[in-house]
Amino acid sequence: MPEPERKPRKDAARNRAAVFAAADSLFAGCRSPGEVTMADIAAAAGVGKGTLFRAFGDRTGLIRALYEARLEPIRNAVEEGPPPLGPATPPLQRVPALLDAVLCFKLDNRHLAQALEGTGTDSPYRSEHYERWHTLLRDLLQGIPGQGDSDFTAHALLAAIRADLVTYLADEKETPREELRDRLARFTAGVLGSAR
Amino acid sequence: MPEPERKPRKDAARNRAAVFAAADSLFAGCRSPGEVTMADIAAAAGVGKGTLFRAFGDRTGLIRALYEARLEPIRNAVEEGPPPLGPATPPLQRVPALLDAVLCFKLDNRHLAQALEGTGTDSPYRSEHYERWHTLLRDLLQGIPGQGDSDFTAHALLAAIRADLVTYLADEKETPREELRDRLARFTAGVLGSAR
DNA sequence: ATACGATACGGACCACCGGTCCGCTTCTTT
DNA sequence: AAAGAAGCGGACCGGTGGTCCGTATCGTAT
Repeated sequence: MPEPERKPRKDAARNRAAVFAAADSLFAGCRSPGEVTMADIAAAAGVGKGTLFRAFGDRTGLIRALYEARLEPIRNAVEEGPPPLGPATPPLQRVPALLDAVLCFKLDNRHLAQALEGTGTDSPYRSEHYERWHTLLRDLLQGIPGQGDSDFTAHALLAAIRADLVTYLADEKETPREELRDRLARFTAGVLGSAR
Repeated sequence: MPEPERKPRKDAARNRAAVFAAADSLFAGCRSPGEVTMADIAAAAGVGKGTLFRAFGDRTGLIRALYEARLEPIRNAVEEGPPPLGPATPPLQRVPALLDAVLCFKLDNRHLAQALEGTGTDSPYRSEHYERWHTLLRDLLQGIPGQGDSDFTAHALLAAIRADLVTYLADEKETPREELRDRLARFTAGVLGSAR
C-alpha cells in the first residue's frame, strides 16, 4: 500500500463539503463560470481563502474535484451497474446508452461541466478523465463489426456532447431535453449503422 | 448606407498590421495562448497598450479580428471560388471538401484557433462566425437525400474539428497531418452515407 | 506652406484575481 | 491535561486586462 491514506480531520471534512455545496450553487447561479471567483466561493462557504487552496491546490483542482464527485454515480453505473449502462450490455446498445447518460449528466450539471471544460489554460483533452471515457468508448466501438476508425469515431462522438455545445443548444437555442436526447440518439445510430 | 465607413488614418493602418504580425508570431511561439499578454503584444508590435485596446476593444476582439483576417482566403474560396469548395459543387462532395479545408486551416493555425476558442469567457458558439459555418453546412446537408437531422449533424461535424481536439490529436498524439485528414474524411463519409 | 481641428498614440494608472504565507486555532492522541 | 500535529484565515503579493488623458500626428482648408 503506497498511500498511508490518513483519514482527514473532522473540520476538514466538514469544510470540504461546505465548499462543494457553495461552489455548486454559485456556479449554478451565474452566466459564466468566470464570474465566480475563489474569494466568492470561500466567502459563501464560510471559509478562508487559504483553506480553499490548501484543500484543492488551485482553481482547476477544486472544479475537477467537484465535478468528479457529482459524476461518481454515473461512473459507478457504467463500471459495475446493470444494463443498459453496465458492462454486461452488448456494445451496440451500450454505446448509445452511455452517450445518453453523459448527455443527461451534462444537461443537469451544465454549470459544472462548463466550468471544468472552460478552465482555460489546459485543454479538456489531456485530463485523465477524458482519457477514460475515450478509451472505454473506443473499445466498445471496436467490438461492433463493420466499424471504421474506432479511435477517431470515439473522439467525434464525445465531441458531439461537449459541455458548451450542449449548453448552447439547451439554453441559447432552447432545445427541450427530450428533443436533444433524441437528436443525439439518431446521430449515434447513424454513425453506428453506417459502413455496414 | 448606415455606415459612413471613414477610411482609417495612415498610422492606424500601419499599427494594425504590426499588431497582427506581432500577435500571430507570439501566439505561434507559446505553449498556451494564455501565456501571451496584451502588454507583450503591444511591446512586440512597438505600440502602446492603449492603441491596442482602442483598435480592437478587448483581448477577444483582437484575437477574433486576427483570426478572421487569416481565415478570409478560405472564406472567399468557399463563397465564390471554384469547386470543390465553391458554390457550384454538389453537396455530397462539397461537405467533405469544406470540412477538410477547415481542418487544414486549423492545423496550420492551431495557435490562433485555440486562442480564439479558448478565450474563456464566452462559448465559441454564439459567435457570428460559428453561426455562418453551421448554417452553410446545415443547408448543404439538407440538400443530400436521406439525411436525418441536418441541424444537429452539422453541429456534430463541426465539433469533430474543434481546435483543441485537432491540436490534441496533432501535437499530443502526434497524428500526422495526412492521417488526420484521412480519418476525418472517413468519418464524414460514414455520417453522410448512413441512413440511406 | 501653414494653421487648425480631429484622430490616434502611449504608458502611467486602476481594480481585481489567483495564489502564497504565517501566526493562530482546533483537533487528536496519549 | 498537555503537547504536537493538522488545519485555518485573511492580509498580502505579482501580474493581468482594461481605462484615461495629456501629447503627438495626421488630414485638410486656406
